[in-house]
Amino acid sequence: MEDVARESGVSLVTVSRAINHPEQLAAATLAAVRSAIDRLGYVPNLTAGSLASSRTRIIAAVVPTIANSIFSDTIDGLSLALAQRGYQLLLGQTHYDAGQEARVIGAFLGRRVDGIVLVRGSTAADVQRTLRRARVPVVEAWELPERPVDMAVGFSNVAAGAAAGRYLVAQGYRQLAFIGSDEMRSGDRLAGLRAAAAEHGLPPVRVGSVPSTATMGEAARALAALRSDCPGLRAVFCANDMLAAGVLFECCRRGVAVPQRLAVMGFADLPIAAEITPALTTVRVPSRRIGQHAGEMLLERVAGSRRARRRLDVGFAVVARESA
Amino acid sequence: MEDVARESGVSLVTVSRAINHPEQLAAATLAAVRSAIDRLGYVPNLTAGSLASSRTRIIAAVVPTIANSIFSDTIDGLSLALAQRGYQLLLGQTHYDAGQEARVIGAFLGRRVDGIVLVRGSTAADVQRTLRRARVPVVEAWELPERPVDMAVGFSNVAAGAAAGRYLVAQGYRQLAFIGSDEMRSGDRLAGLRAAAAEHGLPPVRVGSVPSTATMGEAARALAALRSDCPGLRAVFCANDMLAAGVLFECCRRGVAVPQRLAVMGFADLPIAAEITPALTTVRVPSRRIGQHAGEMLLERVAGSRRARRRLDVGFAVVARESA
DNA sequence: CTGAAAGCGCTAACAT
DNA sequence: ATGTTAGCGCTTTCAG
Repeated sequence: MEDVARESGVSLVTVSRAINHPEQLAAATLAAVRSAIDRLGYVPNLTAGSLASSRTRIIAAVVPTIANSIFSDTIDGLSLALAQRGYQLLLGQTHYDAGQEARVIGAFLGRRVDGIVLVRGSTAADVQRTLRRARVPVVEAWELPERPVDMAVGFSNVAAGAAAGRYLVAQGYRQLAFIGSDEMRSGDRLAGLRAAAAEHGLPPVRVGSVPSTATMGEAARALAALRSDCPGLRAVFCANDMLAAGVLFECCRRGVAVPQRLAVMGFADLPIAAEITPALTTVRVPSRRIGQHAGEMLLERVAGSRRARRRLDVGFAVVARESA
Repeated sequence: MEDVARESGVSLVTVSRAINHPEQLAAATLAAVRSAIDRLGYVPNLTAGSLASSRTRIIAAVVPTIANSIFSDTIDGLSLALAQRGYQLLLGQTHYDAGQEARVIGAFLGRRVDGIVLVRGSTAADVQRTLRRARVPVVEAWELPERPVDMAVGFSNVAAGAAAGRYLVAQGYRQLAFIGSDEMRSGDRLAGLRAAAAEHGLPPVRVGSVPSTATMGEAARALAALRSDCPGLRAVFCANDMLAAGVLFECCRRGVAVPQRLAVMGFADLPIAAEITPALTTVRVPSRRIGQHAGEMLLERVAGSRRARRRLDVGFAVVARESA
């Protein structure tokens, strides 16, 4: 930076301003500094800038796993919103492990990130306390806690599960089942499904429990177990479209007609839902928009707006296709 | 940090050492400092540390898009390798745009990341020059350029395409087609396929060109066009499994028997390949291992090893299933 | 094994 | 519109 200052005959601050507050400089000065920067190939050190300004221009995102396409659109939307404003994205995975989550968040706090997006985070009390004490802007995404750590953007997983349940009931199915993990938000969707079943006097919902990390293969096995356990099974709601696709593939292999013999419903409305045969009835969630909103809420807060919206409900919608 | 030093009756340096070089301290001193750290809830500022040590403990990854499951396992493997050694992952997307790629890389250099992973990066000359001048460790992943910027871990896309072609030829198909983008690595696979066709005196490979960002829907449309254009079409090789799945779904909708009427082959061996019906014949690529190796190579280099391996060929394998 | 001094490269107040 | 003066919070020599 000193080289640039010397080369363009100004002081250090002026170079700094040319980079961060160009509007404060006379046009001629700005041009001179910029040309010196180009000539010397100067690349400002953002680390030093961060230390001096105590703003890192980094937002961190914590996701269960990136290998799951469910969240990738959210990350994509977030990354887009950040890139537009010169922010960068630090990514951490928890692999659905609370200890790992705490460790990742600790590292992010040490890095003094300007904000954190928690996608489907745990509600571990100590993590919440850590975050509050750090006074770092946080948005919880893909859910809407009663009392968020800071901000939240998402939808009610219970309501989404209930909506799926009501749709299945309306189609005339009585013996319902659920395939998914029974913890966290997936568990909330199960709770909603159960509520809908109870509401209409249906028999108890059968549960094919799979790990949070489960993919198509596990779903197929869970379905097989469920069917031999409960021959009267008429409809199954899966915690996400990948599990549902696994179920559909299993039905195809076994010659089970969908939806005539068994109705299948998914969650998220991933691209595959519309393409698979039979096309998958599912619950659409604005995944990318969740990420964008999360980014914008965070940046607004960083910019100093105190009275930012704290809870944003982006809703969901049942998408009726062929499978149920 | 000063508070911790006072609280434990040592100097600043000693606190710093307790954090970064605990082995250099007497056990008693270390314990005292650690207990003070806990009591005060001290979180070291990594930004300041980075500035002082000129090591950020951040590795950056540049991917075309995270929304494509093809690369997510690589990111996952990379993130794992990094987390184990206390490194963090900064993620940038190019959306297959060279300007965006240059901008992202520029931002990473400004951040003084300790290393950069380029997943399927462009070979834009100016980007290469920028990276070389920055003297930052770089690994190009998912390909094996003749003359890498620095290091590379991947496989030969041309060879992989040729292997797919030879497999199809061996199954007796003569009129081959390709669905994918014709730029970058996908184009290399097409080149390999063409070479294999030429080798055996087959008619020219038909190409259903789709954008790099294409997904199942576009692949379905490309197939429809290809089939009406060339009724004798017997086999189609898709640049990735998602495109292949789109083709399979289209065949299912149109009642085209696979592989009897049309053989379909994919690339990557994503989870869906084994589950879909008919099971997808594809080319397996060790996606997660590519990420892990990339991380390890980078960290080794950061640790000072000069004579690190520069090119690592992880290979690929044709996986014969039902679709071809 | 521990400490004192000297920055890392930049930005934020104040000046002018 | 530009410059001066102080740091930001840590790590790195170099001494003991």
